[in-house]
Amino acid sequence: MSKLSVLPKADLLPILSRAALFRDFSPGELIEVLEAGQPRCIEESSFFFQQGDPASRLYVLTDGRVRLSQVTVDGQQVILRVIVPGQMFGAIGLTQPEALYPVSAEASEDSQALAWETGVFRRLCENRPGVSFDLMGMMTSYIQEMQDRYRELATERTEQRVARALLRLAAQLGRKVEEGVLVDMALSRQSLAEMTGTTLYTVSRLFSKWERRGVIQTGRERVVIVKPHDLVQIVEGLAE
Amino acid sequence: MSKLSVLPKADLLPILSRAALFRDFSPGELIEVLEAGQPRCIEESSFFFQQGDPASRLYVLTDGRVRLSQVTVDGQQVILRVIVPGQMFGAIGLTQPEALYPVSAEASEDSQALAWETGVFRRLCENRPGVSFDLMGMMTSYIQEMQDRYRELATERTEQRVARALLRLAAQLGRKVEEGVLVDMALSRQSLAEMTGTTLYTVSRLFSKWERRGVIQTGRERVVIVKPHDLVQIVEGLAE
DNA sequence: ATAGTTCTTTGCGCCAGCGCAAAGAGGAAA
DNA sequence: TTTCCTCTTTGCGCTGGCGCAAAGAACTAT
Repeated sequence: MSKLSVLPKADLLPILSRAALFRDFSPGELIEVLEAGQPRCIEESSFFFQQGDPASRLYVLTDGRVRLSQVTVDGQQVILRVIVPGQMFGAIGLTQPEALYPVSAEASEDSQALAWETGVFRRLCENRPGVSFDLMGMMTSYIQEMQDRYRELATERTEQRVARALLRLAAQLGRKVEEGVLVDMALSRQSLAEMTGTTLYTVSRLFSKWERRGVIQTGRERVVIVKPHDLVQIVEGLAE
Repeated sequence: MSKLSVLPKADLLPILSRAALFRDFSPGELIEVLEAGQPRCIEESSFFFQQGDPASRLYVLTDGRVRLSQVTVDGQQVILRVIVPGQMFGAIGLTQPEALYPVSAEASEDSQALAWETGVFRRLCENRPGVSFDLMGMMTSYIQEMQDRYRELATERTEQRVARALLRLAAQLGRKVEEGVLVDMALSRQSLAEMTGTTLYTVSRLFSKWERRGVIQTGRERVVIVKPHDLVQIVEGLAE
């Protein structure tokens, strides 16, 4: 199952150049950045870092899928974000060198990333005033997303939130297949529950209902959205 | 009731210098920043800006209290944040000049702020590389707070969340009084419900219970925390 | 194959919290 | 003082969603 073949650096370049963070880097500068980073390979269900580790590195995912999650004192998990190749994560140490990671970064399949020591990365950026601006822009967007999701969690019914989560995942990692749009990652009922503040039982019951109506098709850790428009209706509270 | 006396600029200086954002500005630079800003006075329950307005300015509150909130399509409010003097708000336009404010900024009492055109402010910062770093640091902290609150909303019971909200408010705007720590703002059951994703009825019932036990004392839009430690126990789920 | 593990489904009972309704209480304005 | 408005309290009934339990399904390893 493991595809532990390490990607050669040559293959990383196009991935980095697609990353929003590096969008106005020249090819030469990109290579410089690339050389300064350390490739990391992590197997499924292992961690790039865990909540409470010193935040000494920041990462850009180059292959796989990563879940950023927190655990509560009594052991419940909450998934805050899913990372796909090209996205940055673990950047907190950039501004707060003494900080600990407030989340864990778990590979939900075998994954690879480039890692930079925060100090090294900070120096790489210092010559490029645009980068901190881009970083601020990314943070701003994420703040907005978190605010939206906070509002949804505070005001919407479980069914709407789960439908919304599916649409968000489809937008981020949807892949067109025969029957509709596949959410292209291993996605258990449990995971989706941890993304939406509900339980695996409720997600399972919703899936059963939606599948009966032909809105989605599901399998073990697999969801295909057949009628996205129907999910939108559910989100808007038009379908009961 | 209105204290519409405008603060003279001389009084603004010490407030600005307390603002985290300007902490390493020299007095001369601070005056320059101050002169570039426009003072704004807003009466209770009016708005500095509303959700959907073009994000053309950013603000630092100099007097009063401001609630940052979103409204849902069906009219429910969610309060995301309370702003006290010295804090910045509405900074989204700084990185995304075309953006619209994603929240409304409502004065919960007569309030005053300094406002800068985003373009002007950006130019003020360009000479000072430290500022964008400080801004990033503030954003990072806020992201962490939102993540924590998201987790709490997703996993904790209503009673715990309301207790937590009180402790947060006390930390931000607590004032020592005879009986304990007063949450120093007009705080209705409704507002607290909008901060914690519950209803005014449930908050009222919790207040009644806690008051019976002597944990808090309440009045109309007024809360005094008598036994903070008991609230901490409730947060930790030790007291039912 | 076979056994073991993990994920999923669904019946059932339960209860935390919602929300209406109606009465009460506190301030502000005239 | 009286009126008006807003905020607060509490009884009551209801229900969305939780969570156990147990069976079934899908995948993995030997």
